[in-house]
Amino acid sequence: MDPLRLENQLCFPLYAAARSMVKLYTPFLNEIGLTYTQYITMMVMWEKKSVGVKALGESLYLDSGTLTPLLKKLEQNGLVSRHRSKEDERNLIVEITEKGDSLRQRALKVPEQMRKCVTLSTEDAVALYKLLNKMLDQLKN
Amino acid sequence: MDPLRLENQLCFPLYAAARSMVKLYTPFLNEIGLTYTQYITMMVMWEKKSVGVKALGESLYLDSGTLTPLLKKLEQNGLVSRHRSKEDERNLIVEITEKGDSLRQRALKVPEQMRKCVTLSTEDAVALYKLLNKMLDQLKN
DNA sequence: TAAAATTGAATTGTAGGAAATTTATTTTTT
DNA sequence: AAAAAATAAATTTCCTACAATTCAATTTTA
Repeated sequence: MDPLRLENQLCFPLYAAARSMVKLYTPFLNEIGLTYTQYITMMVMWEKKSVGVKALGESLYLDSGTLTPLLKKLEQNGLVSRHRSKEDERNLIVEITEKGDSLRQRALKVPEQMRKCVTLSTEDAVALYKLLNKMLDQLKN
Repeated sequence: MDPLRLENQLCFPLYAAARSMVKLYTPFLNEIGLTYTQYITMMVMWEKKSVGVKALGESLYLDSGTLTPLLKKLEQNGLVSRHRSKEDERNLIVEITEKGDSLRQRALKVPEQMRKCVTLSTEDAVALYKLLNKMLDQLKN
């Protein structure tokens, strides 16, 4: 059992599957003009409507180095607006726009199209979901 | 069951866990002067000793756009050498160097240190490994 | 209250990754 | 054999990610 063989790693299929998954999303997301990271950001926006960059980062496990340019791009595209909090000027508040909200309808097709591609059984999908979250819990510090 | 809620996605914990895993590797890999992608590349090199860029890309699910600069960096650091195949000048052959080979001993500490951080049970780890590979099989086209 | 510490976002620098195009080489077709 | 097609790596462009630093605003402390 060679500990440095690619086949003996848990990390490698995790890394490779994550990239393949994003790649599979890409053509569907292109149709609504989003990248994968923008898509999961919009998921939070569709739910919360208004959120600070810090809280957004905690939801997505991303920091301002990734989010700042991404949110500027979403703002350019008219999907969100950005402004400083009145109470504490350090906090930048991201708010969804009318246009961002209306994109949700078209985005509903994305998980639908993805389901057709990933044909894991429900049991497998649930098991995988639980194991990934268990692992994430251990790793996330 | 909102299909656009972050919590209802299988993709998100996959994406987040993969990034957290790489982040956890980083300090251990820093000690031997490798990034995560360089590390999995060296795993193939330690095993194969000599391999074409195309075959390397198929092993790692990476293309020349990612591998070319990465291999140049490994070459700069003296871990591999690169030269065109005599039989077919289109193929670039990557060969491990003495220095690259000797790095393997120090690299053995990495999976050892990682095991201490990821405390999934053996059953969970095996189940996760199998499910990820099953998913990867479906996605990899 | 003035100075020091903390906080939050932005910035900088480095390294992926992916898609699309380019360049060089080889193979296949006429 | 010359032209066309195919192949492999490199390059280009764009978008993440992360670490480390900077900058501004707010709290805490002396």
